[in-house]
Amino acid sequence: MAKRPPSMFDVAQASGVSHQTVSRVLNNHESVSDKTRAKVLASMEKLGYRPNLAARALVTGKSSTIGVLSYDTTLFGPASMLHAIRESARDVGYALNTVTLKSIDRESVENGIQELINAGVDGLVIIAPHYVGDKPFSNIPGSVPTVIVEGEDAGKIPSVNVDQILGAQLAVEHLISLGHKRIAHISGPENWFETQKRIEGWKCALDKSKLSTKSLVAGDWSARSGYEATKEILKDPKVTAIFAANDSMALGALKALSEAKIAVPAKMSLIGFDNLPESEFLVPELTTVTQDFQEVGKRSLDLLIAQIEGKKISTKRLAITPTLAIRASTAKAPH
Amino acid sequence: MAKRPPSMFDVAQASGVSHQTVSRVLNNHESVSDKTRAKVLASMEKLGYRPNLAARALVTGKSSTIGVLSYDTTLFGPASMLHAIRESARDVGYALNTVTLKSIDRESVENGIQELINAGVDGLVIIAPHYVGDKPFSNIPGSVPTVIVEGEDAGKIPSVNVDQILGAQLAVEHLISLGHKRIAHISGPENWFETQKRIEGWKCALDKSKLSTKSLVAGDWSARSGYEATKEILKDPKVTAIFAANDSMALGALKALSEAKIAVPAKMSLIGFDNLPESEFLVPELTTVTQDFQEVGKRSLDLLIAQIEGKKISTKRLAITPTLAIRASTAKAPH
DNA sequence: ATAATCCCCGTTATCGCTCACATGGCGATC
DNA sequence: GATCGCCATGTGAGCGATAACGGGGATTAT
Repeated sequence: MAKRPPSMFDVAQASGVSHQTVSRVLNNHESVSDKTRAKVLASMEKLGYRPNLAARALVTGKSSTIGVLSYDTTLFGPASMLHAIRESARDVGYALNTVTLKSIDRESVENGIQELINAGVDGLVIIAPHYVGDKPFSNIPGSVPTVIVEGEDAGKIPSVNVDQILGAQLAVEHLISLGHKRIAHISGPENWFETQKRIEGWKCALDKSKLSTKSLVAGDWSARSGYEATKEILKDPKVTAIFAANDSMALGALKALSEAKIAVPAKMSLIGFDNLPESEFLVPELTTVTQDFQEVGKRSLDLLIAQIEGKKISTKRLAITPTLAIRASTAKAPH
Repeated sequence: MAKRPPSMFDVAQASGVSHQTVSRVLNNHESVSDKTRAKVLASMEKLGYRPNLAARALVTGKSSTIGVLSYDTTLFGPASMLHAIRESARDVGYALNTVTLKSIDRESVENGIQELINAGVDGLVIIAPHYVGDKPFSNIPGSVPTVIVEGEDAGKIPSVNVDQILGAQLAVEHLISLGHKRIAHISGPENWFETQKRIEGWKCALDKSKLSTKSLVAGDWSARSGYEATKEILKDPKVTAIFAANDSMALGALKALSEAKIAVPAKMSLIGFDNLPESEFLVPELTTVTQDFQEVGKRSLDLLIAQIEGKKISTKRLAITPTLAIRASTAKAPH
C-alpha cells in the first residue's frame, strides 16, 4: 500500500503556509522571509518531500533532460564521449536520455531524433559520425537547441569536432620525418565522417612531401579488419609504415605483421588513433593520436546549455586539437 | 515564435470528437469505432500531434523511464551491459536515465539512487559491482521495482549475475588439465564483487586438485596493473600459468612476459576474462572467459518489467553461464 | 495623520493528460 | 412495445507543480 508521496500542499499545510510559498522556497525565490523559509525547509525534510519533476515539466515546458543520439556505445570513442557528456550534464543539473542507433540510415536517425523530441528533451546532442546523405537532421524543429558532435556541418547547427585532419597529419608527418616513403593507410568504414577526415589528413601530408603512392585499405574499426587489411597491404613489399585509423585496427595489424614475421618497428612502423588505455601496453607500445573526449563532451554541453538558456553563441564551430603520443611502434625507415 | 504544439483538444476539435476519445485512440482502448479511430488518427497526423509525456506521467504516476545506476562506463564490461540494457529497454518502450558514479562509497550510491527516484523512474537497474558495506541500497523504497546486476545479494531484491565462480573455475581447470601446478592469479580491485567471486573460483579449482600454493596479486583492471602484477609474479620461477581477472590486465601481462623474454604459451600460459573483441587478435591469441552481456541485460530487464507490471516473479536469482574461449595463449605446462 | 511603497504571502488559473462516471442510442429480449 | 444492457462517446475532476495577479501589513515619505 504505497500511499501517495507528499506534495507541495502537504508541505504547505505542515508548515502553515500556502503551497505557493513552498514553491517559492523550492525555486529559491527571494521574497520569502528567512523564518518561513526555514519552517518550510524543515517540513520538507520531515515529510521527506521530493518535487515531482513531471508536474514541473508539464507547467514549465522544460524537462531538465537532454537527449543524446549516438551510435554503438561499446566502441571506445562513442563510449568515452557519452561518458563525458553525461558527467558534464549532471554537473549542470541535466539528466540524459540516450538513444543508440543500430544502423545509420537516414530513417533511423530521424526516428531517433523524433523519439527524443517526443520525450520532451530540452536539447539535443547528436553524435553523428556518419554521413547520412543530404539534408541530415532536417526534422529538428528550429526551437530545439542542438549540438552536433563529430559530424558533418549541418547548416547553422553548432558543432564540436576533434580536428581529425590535423590528427592524421601529425601521425603521417611523424612517419615522414622518420624517412618513410610509402605509408599505407587502414581507414575506417567509408561512410564515417572521421574516416574521410583522416584519409584527407593522410593524403594531405603525403602530398606535402610529394609522396604520390597512396595505398589505402578500408577496415571497419575492428581488430579483425585491421588484421585482414594488413595482409592485403603486405602484398606491396615497399610499404614501410602503416597508419591505422584506430588502435583496434592497429592491434589487428600487429598480429598480421607478427605472423608475417615482420618486426615492428625495425621493418615496419605502425601508428594508431584513439590512444586506448591498453595501447601503451601492446608489444611494442603503440604510437597513436590522442583525442581529448572529456574536452569534447564538456565543450559540446557548454554550447548546448548556452543555447537552452538563450545566450548568444560566439563560436559555432569548435575544433579540439589532438596530440601525438610517440611510442615504440614507430622508428626510422629501414635501409 | 514557437507556438504551442497541438494538444489533445486540438486534435479532438479537428476531428469533431471529445478529447477523451482522442485519449482512447492513443491508448488503443477498444471501445472506439473504426470510423472515429481513423478520423482521429488522420487529424493527429495532419496536425503533427505528439503526446506530452510529462502530462501523462503526471496523471499516471508512471514515467516510462527506468533508472540505471552504473560505474565507469568506459570499461568494457559496464559499457556492454549498459548498451544491452538500453536496447532491451527500448524494445519494450522504456527510456533510460543513467547515473554513473565516480566513486563508490555508500553515500554516492545512495545519492545516485535518490536522484533517479526523484526523477520519477518506474524502476531501477543497479549495476553494483562493488561491495558498499552493510545495508546497501537501504534507501530504495519498497515500492520501486529494482534489479541488481552483478552485485551482492541485497535481501529480497532480484538479481542477475554471470556465474563468476564458474567462469574462474573453467579457466583454472583448463590450466590444470594442461598440467600446470602453480597458477598465479591477477585479481581486480579488492572491493569489487567480481574480484571476490573470481578469486573464489580460482581457489576452489586449485583446492579440488590439491594445489595449495596460491599466489595472488591484486590489480585494478587496467593493463598497467596487469603489467606490474606480472613482474611481481615472475619473482617466483615456479609459476607456469597466470589467470588474469580481465583481458586488459592479461594484455599488460603479455607485455611484462615479453620484456622478461618468457614465451607464451611455451614457457607460460596466460588466460584472461571478458573476451574483448580485440583479444582474439593479440599475439598470441588470448584464451579467455566469455560473458554474455547481451543476455544479462535482457534478463535483468525482463525481471524489472515483470515487477513493474506487477507480475509474480518466479526466480529471484538468475545466473548466466559463462563459457571458455580456448585460444593460443594456453598450452601444456613445460617439462 | 494620511498616502505611497515595498515586502510577503495567498488565491486562482493553467499545463495536457487519464480516470471515473454519466449519457444517448440501438438492438435484443420477453 | 417497454425494459434491459451494451457499445460508443462525452463531461467533469484532478494529478502537482508554476505563473500572474491581488492584497494586507509594516515602513517610509509627505
